Amino acid sequence: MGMMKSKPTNAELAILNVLWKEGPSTVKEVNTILNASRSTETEEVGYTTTLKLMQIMFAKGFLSREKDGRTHIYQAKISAEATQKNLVDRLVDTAFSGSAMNLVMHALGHHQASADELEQIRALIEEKAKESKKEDKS
Amino acid sequence: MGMMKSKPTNAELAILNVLWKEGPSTVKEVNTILNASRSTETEEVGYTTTLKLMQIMFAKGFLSREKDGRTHIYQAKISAEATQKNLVDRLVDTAFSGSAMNLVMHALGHHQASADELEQIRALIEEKAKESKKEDKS
DNA sequence: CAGTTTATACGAACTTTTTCGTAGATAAAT
DNA sequence: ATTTATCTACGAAAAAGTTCGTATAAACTG
Repeated sequence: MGMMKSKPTNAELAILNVLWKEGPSTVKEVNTILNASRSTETEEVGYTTTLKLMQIMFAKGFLSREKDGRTHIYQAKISAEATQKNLVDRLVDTAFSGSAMNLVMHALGHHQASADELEQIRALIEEKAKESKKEDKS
Repeated sequence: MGMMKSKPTNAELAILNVLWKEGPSTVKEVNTILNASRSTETEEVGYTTTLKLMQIMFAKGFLSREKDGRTHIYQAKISAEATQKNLVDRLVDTAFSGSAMNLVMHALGHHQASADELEQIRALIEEKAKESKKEDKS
């Protein structure tokens, strides 16, 4: 359980997202998906750009890799969970005066939520409320 | 009601936070507060750095200013609300696979919440749930 | 086996963001 | 009226992030 050394940049995050979703992948695969999920307007990202980025990320310890023939298969080494927590922390700090609940309410207020999602959140709150009661007695 | 021209950088965000919290302030005041809320380890930010940043932000339309003698009094011209929405959108896009509720649950799960805050969120969900029901009929 | 394709590695250009130094102007203090 | 302090403006260096071109090697293709 170590503190995260540094935070991924935006371009790095885009790559992490692909790897989190698709699992271990080659540079080519990542690059293809990256370009697929781009509005028609946006310029494509070159293959060597993605390659370079992934090499940097490997050097930083964000990715691991394994040789398969002459190509490398990359894998996210930092979890979505931990990274998300980090980013939320940062956002809360920089834009929500340190209050995560502030952010929660903001996000709830401004975004669509399905009945299903609302139910999940309701359940989570129930749970938190119980915890909170327990804490009171200590 | 306009689309936001561009997003504030991190350093700009730090300044906006001060102005949102403190209201109209001089460069000196902002710089002082900025440096006060820094861990002992971190290097101080120079006065002219803050000045330059605020001049840039003025040029970008993020801040307005008013002369008072020979000093300027700056004020945030973009609202915390709009900026937060923007940042949340971005975070949701880049790190939460486009699902705001995903972020909400994450933040709820990983951060402290007071009974009071939980109640507020519960109320908000109630409201959303009602809306959602109405939508169903359309 | 020569030619083409597909990888990697890596330097370097470019862009964006952040930082600061210096010059000049106005106000305050001695 | 000098000197000192305080403020702005602005250029430009430094740092961080992103992009790509070129060199090289390995594996296919005919």
